[in-house]
Amino acid sequence: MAETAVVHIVDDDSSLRLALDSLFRSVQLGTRLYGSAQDFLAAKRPDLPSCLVLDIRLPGISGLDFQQQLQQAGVHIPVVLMTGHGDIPMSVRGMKAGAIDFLTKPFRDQDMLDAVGTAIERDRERRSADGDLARLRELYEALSPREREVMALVVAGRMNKQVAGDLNLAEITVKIHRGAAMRKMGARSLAELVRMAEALQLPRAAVGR
Amino acid sequence: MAETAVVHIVDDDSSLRLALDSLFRSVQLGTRLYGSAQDFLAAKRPDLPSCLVLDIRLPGISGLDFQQQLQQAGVHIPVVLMTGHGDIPMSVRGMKAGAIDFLTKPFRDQDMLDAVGTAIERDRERRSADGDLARLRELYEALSPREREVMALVVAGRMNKQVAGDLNLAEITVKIHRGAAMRKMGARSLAELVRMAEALQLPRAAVGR
DNA sequence: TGCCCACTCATCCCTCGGTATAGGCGCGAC
DNA sequence: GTCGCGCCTATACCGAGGGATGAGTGGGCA
Repeated sequence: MAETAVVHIVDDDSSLRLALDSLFRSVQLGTRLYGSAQDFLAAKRPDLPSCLVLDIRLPGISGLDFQQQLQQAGVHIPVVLMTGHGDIPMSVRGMKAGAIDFLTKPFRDQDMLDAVGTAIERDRERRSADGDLARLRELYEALSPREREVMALVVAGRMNKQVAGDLNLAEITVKIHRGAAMRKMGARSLAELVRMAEALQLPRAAVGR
Repeated sequence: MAETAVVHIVDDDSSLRLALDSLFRSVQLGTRLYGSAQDFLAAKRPDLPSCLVLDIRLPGISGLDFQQQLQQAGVHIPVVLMTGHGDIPMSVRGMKAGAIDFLTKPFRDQDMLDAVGTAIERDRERRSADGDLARLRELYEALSPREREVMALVVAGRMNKQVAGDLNLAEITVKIHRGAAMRKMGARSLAELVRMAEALQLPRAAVGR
């Protein structure tokens, strides 16, 4: 059976890596093992729902710092933290930074599986949402500047003639652009276009009110 | 100056309560002091942005359990946890349950002020958003059942005549209900109505597609 | 230079949205 | 019973949406 989800394990203790490897494989999860943060960054990661199981104490860099670096670098992967010698401030920092869980060694297998299960599920949802949004953004990019302007005003609730006034155009021209925007965005109704604009978080065109 | 925000302090140690009281007052924050979770629940809480500073160890009930009870009871107040004798699993549980921070005694005044500042700010935003939503819900409640049905289909992108077919009505009737819904909701355009429906999280009327 | 494309505008025509006016039915409150 | 209200429908009218066809301008690029 092909992998459907992958757990990335970053720990400098090879015996723990292998123990986790067999634990995850026993529940049909794919695995990748790394001895350091650098190895993880250098590796090519499969395009699948995945998560990162990260030891706090790593060669070279703290797992907590690494976690924050990933966020800033735009690598959105759910993180499960673990440590042998942690303290409360560490765990709080990790959780504030969005970790799914923070496990202290030794932990029960089931706790780790629960955390990883939650993490994978969250990544699955994020990937799905990101995919939808990316497709939408692609359509939006294909709009001409004028079409974008018209779309912004239309989804703000302006009538064609008002848009024409706002942009100093003839009403017919607005209709053309409006129709083009609808077609290019694949919106079959104004309602759909409004929802797309919401999803794209287009800056609300502040007209009138 | 009148209070603009309130910190609720729940701790069975009266000397710590007083210390926190003066700390918060020194930065113009209102305070309320309680020796137990029950006292907090029994008290009348002002209608202002606020947060809860909660000791983990309380008479009768754990602060963590209390935090979860509040959530389930629908009391949405940001919580800052603190403890003298905590461990990592406790802190993780608290953070998972949505605590703003988890401080270990003794903590630095500034850390507490930072946490409370974040908590108050979050509550301020939540209250504002809740208020808007409540006003919207009120308008929606005022709609007749038919108007709600029509609104659902309209914001799903259906044309009047399609809605008429869906509901077995004459098109003119749909127009009436549609107009009434717009008027009652205070929407000045279809776009606005769609956004209101989104904000209300109306179940997407699944027609056609 | 020639072509593509974004942008612009016009005229025609049809559909759709929205309001006003007016009427009928059923049900619960007073 | 009468009143109010939600609900349904009809006729008529007008303004807004939107497509088709046609056509002109200017900028970028091979």
